[in-house]
Amino acid sequence: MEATAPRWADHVAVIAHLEAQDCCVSAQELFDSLRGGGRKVGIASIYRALDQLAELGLVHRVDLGDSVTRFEPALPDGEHHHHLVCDDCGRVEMFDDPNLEHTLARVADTRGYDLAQHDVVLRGSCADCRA
Amino acid sequence: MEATAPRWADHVAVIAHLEAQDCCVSAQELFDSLRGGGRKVGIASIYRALDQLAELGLVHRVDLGDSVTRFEPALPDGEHHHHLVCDDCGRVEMFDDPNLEHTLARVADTRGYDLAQHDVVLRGSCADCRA
DNA sequence: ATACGTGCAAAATGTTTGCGGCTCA
DNA sequence: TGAGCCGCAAACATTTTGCACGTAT
Repeated sequence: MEATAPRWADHVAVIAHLEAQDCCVSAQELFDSLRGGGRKVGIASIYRALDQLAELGLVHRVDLGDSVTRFEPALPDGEHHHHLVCDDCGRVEMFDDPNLEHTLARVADTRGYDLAQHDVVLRGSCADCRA
Repeated sequence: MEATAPRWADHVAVIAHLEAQDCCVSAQELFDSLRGGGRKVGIASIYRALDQLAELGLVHRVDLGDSVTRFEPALPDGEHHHHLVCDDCGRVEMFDDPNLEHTLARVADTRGYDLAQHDVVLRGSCADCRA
């Protein structure tokens, strides 16, 4: 086995880290985590790996509107969720609503669009911050 | 009357241009348009004006996921729409669905969120490009 | 030896900030 | 004269690209 660096080391490390996360992560966070883990990786490799993984459909790009692109692993069964962002504390929650999916699919269908992806981001104050 | 430059010249010009547009516009496009119109405006003023207008709730930030923030005038009656983006030709269409609004409101409510804003972006191939 | 993943550093892009100048009150 | 808008240019943050190096085939 490869005692040193195998060819796709970074890609594997990126995926592994991504899947260990419960939610979306930015390239910078990924970089810091991998570096912290003793791995000598460059930020460019993170972006390159993410780019390829996204193209392969293994990860999804998530844009929460704060000018930082985040990524999350794609679930094999095509299942996915959307995000609720608290403007006050910055917390990000996930949600999933079949009704929403259906509604969006209907809209796309009505317009004759072949839907490849859809992003939904809800922003406001979370239950805790409203207190 | 102000034969020369009044104090809020840029803000007014920005709003005027924004409202003349049928859909969202980027800061750069706004800049080009105003420059093309003979106005000697700086890109910074565009951003400053947009920032203030957004804070006042007169314009909405729209993020279509291409790392360019776009803006569109806020309709006084609180009405708003979302966007369909064609990955092939880049066309942006608008849509509006009461059912969608209702669904999103319900999701936020269930989670105890006080919703301030929500963004929905659908991406895929438009009817023309599917041909 | 060749192919290609990789790290580093520089470039590119979009946005923000600092500053001096000018307009208006 | 004082306050604040404005354009210019520099600063910034994030992401992309160029290039030399090293490992595996």
